[in-house]
Amino acid sequence: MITIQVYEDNAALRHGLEQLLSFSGDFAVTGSFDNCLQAEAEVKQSPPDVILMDIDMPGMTGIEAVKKIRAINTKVQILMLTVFDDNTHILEAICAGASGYMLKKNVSEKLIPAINELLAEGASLSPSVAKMIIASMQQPTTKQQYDFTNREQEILALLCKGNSYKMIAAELGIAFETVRSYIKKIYEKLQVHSATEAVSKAINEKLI
Amino acid sequence: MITIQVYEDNAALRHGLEQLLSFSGDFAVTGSFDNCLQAEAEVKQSPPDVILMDIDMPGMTGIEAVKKIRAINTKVQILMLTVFDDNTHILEAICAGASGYMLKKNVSEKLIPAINELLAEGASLSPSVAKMIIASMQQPTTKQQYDFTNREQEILALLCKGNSYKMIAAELGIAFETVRSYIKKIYEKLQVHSATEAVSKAINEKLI
DNA sequence: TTTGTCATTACCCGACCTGGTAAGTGTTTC
DNA sequence: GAAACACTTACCAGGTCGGGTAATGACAAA
Repeated sequence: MITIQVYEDNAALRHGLEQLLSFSGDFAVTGSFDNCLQAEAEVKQSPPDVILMDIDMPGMTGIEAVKKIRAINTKVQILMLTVFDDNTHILEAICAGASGYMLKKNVSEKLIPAINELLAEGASLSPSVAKMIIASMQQPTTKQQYDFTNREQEILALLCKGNSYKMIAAELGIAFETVRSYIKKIYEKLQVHSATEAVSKAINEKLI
Repeated sequence: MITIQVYEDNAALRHGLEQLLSFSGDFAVTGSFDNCLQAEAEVKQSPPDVILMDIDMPGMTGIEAVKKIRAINTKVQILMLTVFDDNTHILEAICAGASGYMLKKNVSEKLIPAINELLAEGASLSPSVAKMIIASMQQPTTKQQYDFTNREQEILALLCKGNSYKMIAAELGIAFETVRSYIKKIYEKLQVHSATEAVSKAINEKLI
């Protein structure tokens, strides 16, 4: 018997979900809530196999709840329920620790198969979400944007690892002043004025 | 008519792919190569709609080729072909810019549907790959590891944006020396000795 | 009530970083 | 061959940072 917790503020839909799950015979709804404020405690007390979580709920969003739940439980499979095909929210939810998502309009036909897929494969994604995720992973090729020379690239990488000018000079076997010279050029190209700014920009824009 | 380039070092498989694509009637193989050393130039010269790319090839791996191709062409859909269900390589390929992958043993039945899915949806992923990708996005919750206070967290975040001590003090409306005091504690907790080290560690470990 | 933690401020000194300016070598390109 | 570029080194002046030390008030837990 697969245990399931439901978090959904719309009472009608929540009861619909409970009935749908009960009908199938394989699932037992062990908890059903109209908000996720206590979700962390509830999961801790009696961890279910699967959680159905609405994204848009008053008080705390489902995404925040997923983060809190994931912090204390890495096993439970979380399936997000959304009204709209809202790309950014879905991506956020997945980063937070959700394993799948489902549009509410598809619940009646696709919920049971999605849960089974979740349990069997560990994921449940539609092609459109897959595409979005792929796009988010494929860093746009901005490497050439600042047009660093090999040496500059190399020195920026070392700087980003937390090396001081001295250490970089020692590492590359060149003079301290040479390192400074490169770093000046790097700052100019990045349009920054300190090492922290440069490191921040370099890492966030995946220049290293 | 959909144009396709094939990169595959195994001659038998390469010819098989050509025939399979020709048979269907919808596809035209505009190029077929046993290595990807010239891939960049070939794509530049006559960009196809779809590229089939073997991952393991002599000289240059398919993954490197994907990076080079993506740098000059963001439109072409690239489908990777692999012998093994090799998780890490597939993930690398997707990060490099591939839009889908396929096991060679499944080519005969699934190649045509996969290409169509690629063109229609922009992605072609199996659940097992989807799971892997999701797992790679879900950063393990290490936020509590260093046990920062609210203020420390706040100051670290500002530091990571490239702010100087002065700027942080102004931003938070506290004294310069107070900022220094916090940063000393942050360095102690992170076990670092400079701003660049701290920023590097904070961003890479997703502490911000 | 005492101990602990958090948030706050301050000073000193030595080390480090930033910006400006200048100039030497070698390689590639026109 | 000249021009452009990458790589290399150097000095100065002023600003910033890092570590040590010390202190105050607030608030919570023991």
